[in-house]
Amino acid sequence: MLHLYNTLSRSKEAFQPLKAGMAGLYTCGPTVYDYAHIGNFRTFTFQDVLKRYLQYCGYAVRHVMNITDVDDRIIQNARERGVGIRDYTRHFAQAFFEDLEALGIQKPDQFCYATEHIPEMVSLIRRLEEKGVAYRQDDSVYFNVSRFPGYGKLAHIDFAGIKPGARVDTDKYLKEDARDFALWKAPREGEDFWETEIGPGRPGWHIECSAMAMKYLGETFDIHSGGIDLVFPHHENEIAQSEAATGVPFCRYWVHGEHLLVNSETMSKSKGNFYTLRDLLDRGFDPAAIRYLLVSVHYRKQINFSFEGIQHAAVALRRIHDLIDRLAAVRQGAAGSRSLAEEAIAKARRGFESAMDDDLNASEALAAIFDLVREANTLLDQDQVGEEQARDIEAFLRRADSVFGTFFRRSELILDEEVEKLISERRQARLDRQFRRADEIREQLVRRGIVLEDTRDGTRWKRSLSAPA
RNA sequence: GGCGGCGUACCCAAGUGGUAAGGGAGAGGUCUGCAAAACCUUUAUGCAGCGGUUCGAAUCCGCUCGCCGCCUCCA
Repeated sequence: MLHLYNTLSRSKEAFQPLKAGMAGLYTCGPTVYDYAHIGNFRTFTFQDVLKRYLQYCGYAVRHVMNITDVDDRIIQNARERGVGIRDYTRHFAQAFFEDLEALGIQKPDQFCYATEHIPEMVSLIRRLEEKGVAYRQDDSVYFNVSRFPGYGKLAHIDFAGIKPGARVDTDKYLKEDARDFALWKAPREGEDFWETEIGPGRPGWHIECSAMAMKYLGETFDIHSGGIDLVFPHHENEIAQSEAATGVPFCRYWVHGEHLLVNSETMSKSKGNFYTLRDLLDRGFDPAAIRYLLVSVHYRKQINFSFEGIQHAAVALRRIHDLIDRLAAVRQGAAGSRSLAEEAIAKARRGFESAMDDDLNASEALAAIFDLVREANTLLDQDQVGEEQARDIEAFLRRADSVFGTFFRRSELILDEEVEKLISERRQARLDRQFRRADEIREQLVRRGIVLEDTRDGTRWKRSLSAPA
């Protein structure tokens, strides 16, 4: 049974959905003010694995992801470039979708844009006003934190001990209490705004997630996920405004992913260690290897990102790819040992599932996969893998890969005519025992990124893992 | 300053009370025309350091050192 570490309780809990067999999942998506960076994708990739493992466990998952397409940075950047918010965000949203695709991240069932849910947010804010937990100041609306007793329960912050005014409040808006946060911001000079029943303005950051999560998943839903930095204040504020309005628990399991670091530092533009997925693909890195790297480390542990790390991931992945190729090469009708293969598969399945059940321990799950790789290779060496066994092993790997999404993602290498000619020329050279010529051709192909392997059943070729620049 | 996390071999990385997974790299071997791939053997009496609890500690407790995060609309 799946256990998840719940930030709310700071402990691993058995996952018990509200409705048997169903899982409602809300993940905080990007703010589309720029290209998302690889650290952002670490989080989105982990959420993808969470979702896929829920599906693996048989849950019908309803996954909702927001796209924040209005906030201060967007307004500012769009203004600087002299384009409308909509035109500005459309470009980055599109880029985000392309990056998701490249990393093999499944699309959510529902993308929701903040700007398309203004009425839902307005109605939620009105509910809060009616309950007397929101107040107006200079045409903006704020949430009154002092009226919500549980404030701090997610972040585990005890506000009783914090002196008011101790922190510098950089928000340009006026609030009664430093902890209070904007639900609705009054329009400022020259900014886009919405004309609504609560007056003109634009939504605060937190309100969109509350409004959209409740619209699509209900007032109480199963899992809410995001990067660890969102615990406070974003998610804490979501809880406050949602529960103050409804009186029922907002979300039952809060699952947060750790950050990705570069040279032990958090990624930032000013430090120059800021990589987008595009940067990495331009450098020639394989998106499947990038995904493998992101997935192979436990989600609650920081990853220290490096190019070398991607290379290591690519090599590890190749070991799995090589087995898949060997299995595919097993001759039709070949006989093997059913019991040995079944035993190896069953052991791997147990290892995989118990690791993933334990708060998505992907490293341990991969260890079970690699144990199977070794055992399957041994059986192949011993001619114990027949057609049926090869199919069974591959089927298990596919099943596991329905979670990892990387074993079977390979870019196809198409041989051109010249390369094919060289390979067949080398075959003849070897038959003629012209080994010098054969080695020459092999060298020539390596320079073109193709590696040859001579096996009992003929020569296999594959793409070489040359280090990208 | 408050709160939280991390530190495991040459590199990456599991393991949270029962005697150190897994992937690379290195060394030796089997197979091969030679390679590659694959397989076998091998590489941490040791888990940042020092104490403590325990029959037993990488795991629990205390202190120290180093790194990271949150406490500001940053995944």
